[in-house]
Amino acid sequence: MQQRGDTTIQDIADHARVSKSTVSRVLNKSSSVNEDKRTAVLKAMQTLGFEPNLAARSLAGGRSMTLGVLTQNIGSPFYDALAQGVIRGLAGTGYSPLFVDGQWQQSTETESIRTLIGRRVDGLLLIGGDVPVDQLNKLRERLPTIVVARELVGWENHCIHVDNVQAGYVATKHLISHGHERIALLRGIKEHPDATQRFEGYVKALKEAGIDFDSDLIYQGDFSGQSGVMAVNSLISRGVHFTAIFAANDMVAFGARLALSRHGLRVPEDISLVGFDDQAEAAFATPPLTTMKQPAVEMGEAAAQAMVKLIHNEQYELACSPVELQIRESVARLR
Amino acid sequence: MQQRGDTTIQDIADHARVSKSTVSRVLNKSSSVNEDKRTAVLKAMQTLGFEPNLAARSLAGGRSMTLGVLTQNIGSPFYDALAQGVIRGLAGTGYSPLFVDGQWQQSTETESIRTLIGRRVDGLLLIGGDVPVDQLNKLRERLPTIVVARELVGWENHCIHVDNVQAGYVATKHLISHGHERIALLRGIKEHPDATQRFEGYVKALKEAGIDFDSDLIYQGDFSGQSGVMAVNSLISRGVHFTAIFAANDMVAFGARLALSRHGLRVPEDISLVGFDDQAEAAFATPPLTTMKQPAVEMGEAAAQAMVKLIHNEQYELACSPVELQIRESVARLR
DNA sequence: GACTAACCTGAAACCGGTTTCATTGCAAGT
DNA sequence: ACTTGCAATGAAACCGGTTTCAGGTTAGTC
Repeated sequence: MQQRGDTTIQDIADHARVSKSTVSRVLNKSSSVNEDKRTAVLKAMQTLGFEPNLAARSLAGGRSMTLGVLTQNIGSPFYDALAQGVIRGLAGTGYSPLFVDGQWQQSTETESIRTLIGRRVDGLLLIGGDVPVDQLNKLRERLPTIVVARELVGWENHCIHVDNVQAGYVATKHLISHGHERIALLRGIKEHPDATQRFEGYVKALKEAGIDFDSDLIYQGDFSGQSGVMAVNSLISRGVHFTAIFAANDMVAFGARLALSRHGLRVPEDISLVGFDDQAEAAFATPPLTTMKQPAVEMGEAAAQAMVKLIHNEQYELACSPVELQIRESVARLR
Repeated sequence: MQQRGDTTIQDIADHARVSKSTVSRVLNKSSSVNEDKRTAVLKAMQTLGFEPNLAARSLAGGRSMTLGVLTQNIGSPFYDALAQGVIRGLAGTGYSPLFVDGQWQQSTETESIRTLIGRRVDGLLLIGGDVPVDQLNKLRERLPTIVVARELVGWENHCIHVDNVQAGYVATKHLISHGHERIALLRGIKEHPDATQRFEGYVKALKEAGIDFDSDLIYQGDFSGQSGVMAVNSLISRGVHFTAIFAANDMVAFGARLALSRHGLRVPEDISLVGFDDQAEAAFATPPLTTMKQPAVEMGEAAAQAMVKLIHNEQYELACSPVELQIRESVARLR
């Protein structure tokens, strides 16, 4: 706002009767400047309303003060929350995030990353995604890179993610502890590692409790509400007996819940239900949904802050955050 | 990806045995180039893996190929959808969106806009927000600006928004047509123009139907689920008689629906319910929520595309999109 | 008083593109 | 044959900063 944006460093220099170099030094505190000149420069910037041209800065200095963020519009509010966290984590650091969309397609992702590189971003924050690890390894040699919500071997301290196996285990165990043995699992997208890992946790909990695994209880769907209703319809029409459902995420749980009610089944009296994500709507569902709470905003924030430190070659820790069971009212003891 | 990112236009020029100028011409199709040289350049770019440096381009050409987008993290999925639309609308245009967060606070918004200007964005897309109109008018002289989801006098064809009065009117009328006369209105944030306008529509529909306005039926809240439960609790504890609810948005409707069920009231048998936004979860609520569908993604997309044309000084139309009543199962005829 | 080190400072090169300007070659017009 | 006009192209200036380099001061040391 204010002033016209075309005040340059040279204008400031003229006004303060110093050279461009000195203005630049004041601007970056890169080397010491006499007090009187410094104040003169500062005053000139004040009166002229100076806003440094980032393009010029980027070109000359080699850094763009921009972080590339690759997100996935998978529709799950989880990714939106991560992005929010990134924005929040970057606030006040001088860096701005540049979001591009990968759409969970390798080709799009690769293309999007190219765009970011063309814009000479100072760092790359990859949220989820499908880019093969060897490509990422190459990328990483070129640019500080942090991967969020995806587990990568050899990327210790460069990726932040939750323990989905553990989460699947905890959720399943919660149902088991309420007496359920016939637990339907509504899986997310087939190739999606999150889905696979939660499935592993489910199997592990079952095994530990001495419950036989029954593939009839597994529904292979995606992460949409529609998938939830289709799953329940399928289960019921196939005559599969089940007393509880562990859904791929909250959205799937909502869909399942609707389909159940269409079939005259109540939650939790007839069927218990556990979701995943703890998105905002979960607390206001009828009944409020018991779900696995992912600290999405926090993860995004942590990743962003770590990135800034990584760029500055400072020490940082990137801990895997725990997924917590958020107990509400959609799970009941089996009678 | 591929190659190191340090291939410059000069490298290409050397490789193709032409001058920088020619390469630039091929790059921008800015003037005709002999066919053989053009192919030579193209081949050189191919083999060397060239990605133009945007900072340099921006500095020299005066345009950054970046659009500043000011969003509001009001939490409503409506804003997320708008942002998604912007991303989609910009795909393939060469422009990238730079998102900053205004948090619905004037000071933050002003600051964020400064950041965008420092980055020399080619255009400004303001989504909602509180920036005073005279400040916007100044801004507009400097930079192509389009305002989304906010109505501004004198900004015809530079702002895209829905007719909230009409929307409030339609929603209310839908309830009235089902025999309801005691319709509770769960208002959004007090100063928020959307809330005020929908309120107007509500009043208008009431008046037209000859129903007396009763201020007891108005609950002043915000746009959160919690606000919905508090509203219903307040209504009931105050002993207010009502047979239907028009909620500020879907989230509020979810909260209201939960509170109703806590009080043993069924939807729609006892109380009818209408939301606003038609967010993804609405279709899978129990019962599926009748709501006013805002074409958020489409609006974002339209705004983005219009902005690109505006920058290129091309003709464009920026129509106010209609809000449509999405009839599902949360409204019943009053018996 | 001479010598050196530390500190300031301006001039100039540079970052990687775009754009203006001048030059050349060649076909068309008279 | 002699302009005239246009297409193609390279040289060079420029965009607005950062950074190197080379003085010029000033202070400290013997």
